[in-house]
Amino acid sequence: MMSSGNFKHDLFAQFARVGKALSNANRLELLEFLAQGERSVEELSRVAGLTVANTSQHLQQLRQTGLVVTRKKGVHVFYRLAGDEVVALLDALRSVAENHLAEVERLVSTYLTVKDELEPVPTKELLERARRGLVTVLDVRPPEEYAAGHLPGAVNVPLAELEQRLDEFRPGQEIVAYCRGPYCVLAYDAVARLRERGLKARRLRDGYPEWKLAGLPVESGDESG
Amino acid sequence: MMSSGNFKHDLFAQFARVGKALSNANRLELLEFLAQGERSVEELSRVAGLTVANTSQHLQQLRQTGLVVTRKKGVHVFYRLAGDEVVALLDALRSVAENHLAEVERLVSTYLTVKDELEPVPTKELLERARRGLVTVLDVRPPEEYAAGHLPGAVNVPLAELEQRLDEFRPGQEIVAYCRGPYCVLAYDAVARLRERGLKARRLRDGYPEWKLAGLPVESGDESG
DNA sequence: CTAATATTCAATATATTTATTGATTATTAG
DNA sequence: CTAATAATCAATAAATATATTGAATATTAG
Repeated sequence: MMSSGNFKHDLFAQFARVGKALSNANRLELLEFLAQGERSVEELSRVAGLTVANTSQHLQQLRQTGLVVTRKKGVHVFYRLAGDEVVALLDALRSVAENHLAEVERLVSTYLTVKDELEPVPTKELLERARRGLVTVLDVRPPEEYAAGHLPGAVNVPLAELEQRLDEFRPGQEIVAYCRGPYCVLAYDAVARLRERGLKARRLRDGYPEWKLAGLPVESGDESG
Repeated sequence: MMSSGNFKHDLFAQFARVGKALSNANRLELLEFLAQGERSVEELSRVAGLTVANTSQHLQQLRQTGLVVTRKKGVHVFYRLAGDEVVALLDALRSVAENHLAEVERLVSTYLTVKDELEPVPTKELLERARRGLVTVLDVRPPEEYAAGHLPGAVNVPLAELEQRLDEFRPGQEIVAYCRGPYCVLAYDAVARLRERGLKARRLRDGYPEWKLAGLPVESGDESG
């Protein structure tokens, strides 16, 4: 008889290492940025608002748990997610939190007051309507994230530039905005502002990582046509 | 402009609470037992090998994070998983660990030496073959777990009784064994023993919780026909 | 009511996690 | 080579997590 008690406990201890990697808000935030594409330590520290040393330590923890991998180019070290399963894991985590933590609901209804009016667009519907030119797909993330990968035909207008570039949208055309994930504030904000200007705008329910995880087509590069 | 920095961080802090719940091997073990069906604190403490007080504290942590819910009946408090998303989350955690942690592979190849010979059965194939009586489905979990729910037509022979009850299996008939999850040792062990006796045995790739999560039919009660 | 049992609570010592600070290493530009 | 920059390392203090122990609470049986 093999000693299954040790095996079982050792195995669960390994799974717990992954759980531990997910147990810190800053690390989860880093993972969300990494889900948009690979990033250097310095970039990550800047967007996450952490010191470089602290960011580096968190990233190394993530690497030791297998959630991220690195690539060294010149003086930079680029981190990226180790695989699609990591995006799936983050989505599963979010799903449990939004279904069972009352605090999440409270936060959403406090900060995202426009939510209920928005009727987010189901992912599948969008592709066909975008192809037929019936809808403008709007990516409100920073240019680096857009360049690393975006929805086919999406136009990149970062939130900060939205007000100045309103003339790029045709008045009758419906706009569907998306960003980093289901709770990314940028898309909520963009939709609210566009509606204030009388434009027909909705929010994509998922973000770029979920779109890609679903196996739907993506583009990359500086600007699309 | 709403202060999205706070919202974002507060939201990720909530997600991190769920991650924290998954950061301890004992809690993960409790969750696996709970995935089989509801259990009292005392039962859980016994199977997990923890003191009752310690078990109670872990369970309360899980409850505060929304992963489990309770039902009070008489002097007992029964815990159960809060929903299917929790099983999905545990599977996503396992998937990341097995794909990216070398230590998991090492553990599996050290303890489950028979693994490579077993060629686990894909979940979908089984249902049809079991219906047509071409295969005996064997549940090697303890009777309480079997009673709380099992695969349609499955026969319950706990591992400890397997040797004495070998005559219940028809020599030509193929046997497919399953237990609590993909790494549950009971099924590996059962298959190895049955094969030693010249029986044609394989292992179901997933366990009962995954079967149920997939929306496949289940039965419950003491014994099946 | 009292006794027995299941569960939770509270206090504690130990170990681990976190962010900060400043030093160190590695790579490229000149 | 030296200077500049990116990333990591190492040491630290404060906060948090864990298992243990024994007490407290709640429910049922008699």
